[in-house]
Amino acid sequence: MSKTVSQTVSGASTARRRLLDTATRLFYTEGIRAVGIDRIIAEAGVAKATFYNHFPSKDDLVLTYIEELDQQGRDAVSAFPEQPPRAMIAAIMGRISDAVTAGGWRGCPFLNAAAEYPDPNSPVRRAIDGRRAWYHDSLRKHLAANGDPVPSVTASLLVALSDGLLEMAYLDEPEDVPNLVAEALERLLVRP
Amino acid sequence: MSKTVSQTVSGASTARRRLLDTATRLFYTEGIRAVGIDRIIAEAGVAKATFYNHFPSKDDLVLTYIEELDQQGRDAVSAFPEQPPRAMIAAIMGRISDAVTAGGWRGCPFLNAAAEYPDPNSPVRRAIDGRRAWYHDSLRKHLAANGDPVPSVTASLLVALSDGLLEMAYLDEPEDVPNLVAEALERLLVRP
DNA sequence: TCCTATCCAGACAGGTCTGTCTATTTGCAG
DNA sequence: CTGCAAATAGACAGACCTGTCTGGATAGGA
Repeated sequence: MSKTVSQTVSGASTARRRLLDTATRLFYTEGIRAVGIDRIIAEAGVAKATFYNHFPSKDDLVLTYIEELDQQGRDAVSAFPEQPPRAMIAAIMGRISDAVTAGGWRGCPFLNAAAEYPDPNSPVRRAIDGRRAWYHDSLRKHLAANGDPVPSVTASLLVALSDGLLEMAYLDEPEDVPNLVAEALERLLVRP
Repeated sequence: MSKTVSQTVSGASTARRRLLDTATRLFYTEGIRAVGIDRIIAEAGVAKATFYNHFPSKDDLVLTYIEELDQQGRDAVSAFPEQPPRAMIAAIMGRISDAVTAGGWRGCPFLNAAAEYPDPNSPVRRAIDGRRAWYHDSLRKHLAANGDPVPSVTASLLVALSDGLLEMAYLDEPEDVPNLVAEALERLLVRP
């Protein structure tokens, strides 16, 4: 018991961090199945044995990749200052515009991963399920506070629009997306 | 010149047809990279040499798979009887409800393929581009005829909603989708 | 009947994938 | 200084991948 807290406070094993950063970049930009372990350890500058010391398998690395992205999104939303419900919804949806105009956008990483993981019971798919439930629930609560008569339905429409706009930014014209986000809120939210 | 039209009228080479049907089923349900040629020819009951006689490479088969799905969608829409613009839009979007309630839905095959093809200049991605341009354009024309003041913007919203609802049917609750399609039209289309 | 195109079965080459293992080196805690 | 934990490089096994090739079977048109 009482595992020795011998980790350096800053960084918690840089090898693991570099592996995760490299995997995140490569999985996102090229696809999960398309990127092999050899490539990841080479670009991270880490030995193979070290990799398998930190992650039992590639699937475990993929799951960590998805879970970390999910957590970052939730943290970003948690960090929003309290505002009236409509402003909260606009802030949440505004993250879409920020993400797709930052450059290097290659679609929603969760939808991309789901396309490569057909088994709905796989850990990756379960993590994606959790992410989507959280997103829908966040919107639904703010919509209810905003006086929406059918907050769950409107939340579903906003979830679908979010996914669709993220894909549109990847496949069509990313520069149109911020305006479409604003337009969607204008049309789907109840008048204040 | 004058290539001998010796093909039997019915079926145009059943081996090719079986290969394409098997590939369509496997690519869609399991993913493109996840399915190898050996598996396709085994389940199609076709020899390997025969496969490479009909398709120069696997990527060629993938492209044919995408192009055929695209063509089928366009044909289905072309077959719609002429109706007032709003009914045309409802019919086009109604295909979403039909698709996702038929069973075995695993997401939009074009979005799934795009997730596995990061290169925007690849033939597969170009085919997907064409598909999306056609879909947006179809909606835009009917919206204009319906008196929408900004038909292109509304068309983009409907495209995004279509993509998002197709993913929602895969990842969340498919049974909610038909109602959401109707709700979206109710809220986004101009009053008649 | 014969010819030609198409089919089948399957071996093979050359590459890549994941995961294991050996053997050595580095660096910090006690 | 000693010892242990964690790092390194890289070989290796076993599976799978795409694409080529050989050799033989089948069938329809001239």
